[in-house]
Amino acid sequence: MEAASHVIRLEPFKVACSSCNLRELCLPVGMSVEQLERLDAIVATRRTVARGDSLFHAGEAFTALYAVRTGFFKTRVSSEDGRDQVTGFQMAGELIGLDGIGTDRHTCDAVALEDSQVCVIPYQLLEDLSRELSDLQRHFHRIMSREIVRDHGVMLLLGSMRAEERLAAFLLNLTQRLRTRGFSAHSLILRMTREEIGSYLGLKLETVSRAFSRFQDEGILQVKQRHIEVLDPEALQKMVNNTAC
Amino acid sequence: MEAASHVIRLEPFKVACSSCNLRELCLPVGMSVEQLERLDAIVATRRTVARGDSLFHAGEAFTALYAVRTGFFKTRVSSEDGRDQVTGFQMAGELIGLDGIGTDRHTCDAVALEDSQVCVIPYQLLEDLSRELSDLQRHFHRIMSREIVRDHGVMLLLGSMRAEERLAAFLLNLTQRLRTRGFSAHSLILRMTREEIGSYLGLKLETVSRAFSRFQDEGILQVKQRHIEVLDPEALQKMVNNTAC
DNA sequence: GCGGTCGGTTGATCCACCTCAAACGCTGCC
DNA sequence: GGCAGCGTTTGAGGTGGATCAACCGACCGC
Repeated sequence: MEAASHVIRLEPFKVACSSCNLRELCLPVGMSVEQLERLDAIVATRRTVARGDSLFHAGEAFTALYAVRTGFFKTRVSSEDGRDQVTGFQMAGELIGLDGIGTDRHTCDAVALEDSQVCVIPYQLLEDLSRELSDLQRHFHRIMSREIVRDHGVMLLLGSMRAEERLAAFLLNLTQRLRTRGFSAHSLILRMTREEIGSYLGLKLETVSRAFSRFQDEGILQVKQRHIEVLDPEALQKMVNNTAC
Repeated sequence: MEAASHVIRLEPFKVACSSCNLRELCLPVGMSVEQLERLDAIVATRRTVARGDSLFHAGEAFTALYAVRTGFFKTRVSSEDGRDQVTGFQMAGELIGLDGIGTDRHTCDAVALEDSQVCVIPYQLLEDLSRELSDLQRHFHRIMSREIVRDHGVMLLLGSMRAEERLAAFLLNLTQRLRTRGFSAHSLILRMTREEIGSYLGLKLETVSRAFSRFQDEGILQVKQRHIEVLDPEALQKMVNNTAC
């Protein structure tokens, strides 16, 4: 913010929420400088996850939450008989691993969709600290609650929308989150395959592909493989709100 | 427990988690006697909700969580255009209202499906107390996490199961929860309509009805309106696991 | 006891999405 | 540069569940 143009920062790799540019999106939201320093003390390590690798698997012991620093993840649950369902896509500033708190074991897989880096937040230390810092406690509860609300939104989508409405809602959600992070709201690169989108939306990959093609035919999108230009975001919004036709 | 047969309890309406027979299912799980007394102090009131009435509506200010003491609820989210989706059914010992923490407003409606009573847990007091009692803090986090995991399970169901599999999973979940509460695992009375089941499962009421009829024809269930006898629970389990046929 | 209302069942038809299949176009490796 | 493999697109045909409609049965108030 107040940095003059050519200042050289000497502590570029220090793990510190207090100096992280994601702090307004991530766990530290609303915390004071002193509180941030306390948080810095427990978020001591980072972990790099290569594209295609897992951050954790279902069944593994739960010890920490992870905040995405760079990159992109999907989370996925599986049933005994091999059905699986993508339950979410996580980008910078979002927390992964909340599912593990309930049973001390992870219940889903978290897979990096591109080379990524996460901050490791040892859960026991977070609980301890949030007993001392009510702002942290409050914000952590908000994050969990919002995850529940988000899941309810997905249930609404899966339970009552048709294919194109689902894809429209998905694209609007993605662009909205990218905008929050300072990216363009109309130009995006999908990090996931059509099959992964389909799994998330309860559709087959062919249906997703057809919906993309149709949006392109209608002039709503420009689709070039994973490069998407949103030409008419209001048309997408109308589909979701059912105010079209 | 230690009550002789004809002991008359003089404090029958005292609101006290410490003497509630749901305490092993509800918020107090795993708390000591002293801790329970602290909890009693904040859970001071009960509220009665008549069948068909709402405990809260989406948009209302969030001030408290509610623990179901007796009765049965559904929660429901709605989109702007009137679509709605039942997001869950709650029975004795289960917590309602976690959705409100994220934004200080409820995001769903909670409707009593029969005359019900809930314990009111003022949220600010719960946060305060859980900073002092780490067992309470931990258990509260577990409850939220399990809600997330449950939602992921519903997403799997909505995203990848066919109609009869969904109904089978739903019935197994219900009987499982009833069994935990000491009820029969094979005889149950549905508190919700076919339409509400359908909304939860992403199906139309006719499809739900047909699935019930089919289960009856196959000898898996005995269906008499809302009275259900589960004759072959393993058949239901097989459907969910896809190990049938 | 009777009529009205609401919830549930069942049948006939339709259509959105799935399935199967073929071809295309990136990307990366030899 | 060419080939292999994966992801994507597109087409043709099938189907599970939605839709529309009729009827039934339980419950409730009069």
